[in-house]
Amino acid sequence: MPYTYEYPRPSVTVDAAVFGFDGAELQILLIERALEPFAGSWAIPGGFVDMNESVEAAALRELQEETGISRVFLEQLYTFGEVLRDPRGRVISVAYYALVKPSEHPTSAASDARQARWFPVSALPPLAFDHEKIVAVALARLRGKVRYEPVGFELLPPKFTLSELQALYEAILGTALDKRNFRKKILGMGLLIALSERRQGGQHRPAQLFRFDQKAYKQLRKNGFNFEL
Amino acid sequence: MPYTYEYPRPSVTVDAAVFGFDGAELQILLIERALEPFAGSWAIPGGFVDMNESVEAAALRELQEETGISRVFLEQLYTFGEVLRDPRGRVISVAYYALVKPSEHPTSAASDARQARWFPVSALPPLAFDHEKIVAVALARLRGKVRYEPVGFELLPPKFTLSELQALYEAILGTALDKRNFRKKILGMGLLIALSERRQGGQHRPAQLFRFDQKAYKQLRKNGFNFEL
DNA sequence: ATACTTCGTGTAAGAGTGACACGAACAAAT
DNA sequence: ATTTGTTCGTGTCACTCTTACACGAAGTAT
Repeated sequence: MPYTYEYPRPSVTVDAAVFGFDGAELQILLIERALEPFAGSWAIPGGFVDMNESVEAAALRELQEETGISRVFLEQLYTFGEVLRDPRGRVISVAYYALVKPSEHPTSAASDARQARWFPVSALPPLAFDHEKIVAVALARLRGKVRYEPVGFELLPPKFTLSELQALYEAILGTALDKRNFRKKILGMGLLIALSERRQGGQHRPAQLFRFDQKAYKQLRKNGFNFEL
Repeated sequence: MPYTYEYPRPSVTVDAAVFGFDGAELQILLIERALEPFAGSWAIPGGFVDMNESVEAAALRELQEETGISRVFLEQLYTFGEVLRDPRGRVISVAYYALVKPSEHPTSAASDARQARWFPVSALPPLAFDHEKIVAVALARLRGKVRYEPVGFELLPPKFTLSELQALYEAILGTALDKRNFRKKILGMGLLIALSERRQGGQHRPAQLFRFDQKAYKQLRKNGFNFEL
């Protein structure tokens, strides 16, 4: 047996890059670390995996503990396994990325986080550990994902206008999109249900509200439908 | 500190789904386990991660030890972190998939493998642990990857004909492709260099040999070129 | 020579993409 | 009530890309 309980073994953590959208810019949720190493530094939320929980469950638990977020879209990103990535010793990190709706914004910061705050991805502070690398990978993944799967809805409230949706896509992709073509393509997918309401309180002409059609999505996905941009 | 060396911690293994191509069918390399648990069962190669090696290095080392394979395309796939996936205890597995050229076929089986053998993906034996799930994820990933990045060349010898390349794509995707359209698209990418040789030894008209243009690939990839199917 | 098999090639119809501008609806101010 | 300012919502056309489709040429084996 080449490997037994006597030998020192790598520890396993989870870390999550949490994305949000404020209507104009793509944001990432950071915590200010309360403990060493990197106490006082900003970092993405995360922590050690317990023995009796799956890795994904650990990611959800840490999110809850450190930021108060509970219901999110969460997907595994990549596992960072370099030997020297953590000064505490040999720590392998399974990274996730999460998309949260505005209504699920963090309400509390606790556990080993002093505070939790949103930062626009275009203006992040220096990050602890190799979290800058993790964030870069997460951003690349989100950009790739959004162009062939309708994940954007996870970042919007349940009811939204097409202009809001387009602004989100533009924020993620970093490019301007043509309004008419965008509407044509998105509506053509059959994933949106027009509500009988309009956006209230704007200074100008109110826009039609839509909601995402979860059922149609599952149906179409089963049939191998192509959701490309 | 919520987590210290006193506490029991999950162990970390690597596992690799190794793909090959015999000219007709997509294959996967399996080993027959010599040790418990699952002694005598077929499994994908893998083993524990040592303290002083990165996770990717561990995957390469285990491949070398158990199958003799040394130079491969290797990419991280997914990390399997369910609590009960291994009867030895809490073991988290970072799974990789690898593509090997026919010239790099395994020459030896050693370490804790009795033997290593290729199986067509359409006729796999029952596998140890949750390796059937890992293989399924790897297959899905390979199918997805092959349609927007030219990874197929990693499964062919350095010199190959367009018919061989097409046969490979058909084997991976499980669908028939139109010969003329396939050639048009592949040649149009500018990734192939026509050699001045032809395939020898066939029973019929010899075909033009090509090789993959690594340099052009890197150049085009830098410019965001689209390698779709 | 003949039979057999693989190699290598072009075109045309249809679908999809991308560029582009303006009248309508509503709020606020006068 | 009218005017001003801003967002909403819509169609067409050119072009590119995709897809379907067949046959003569080049070899090998007998």
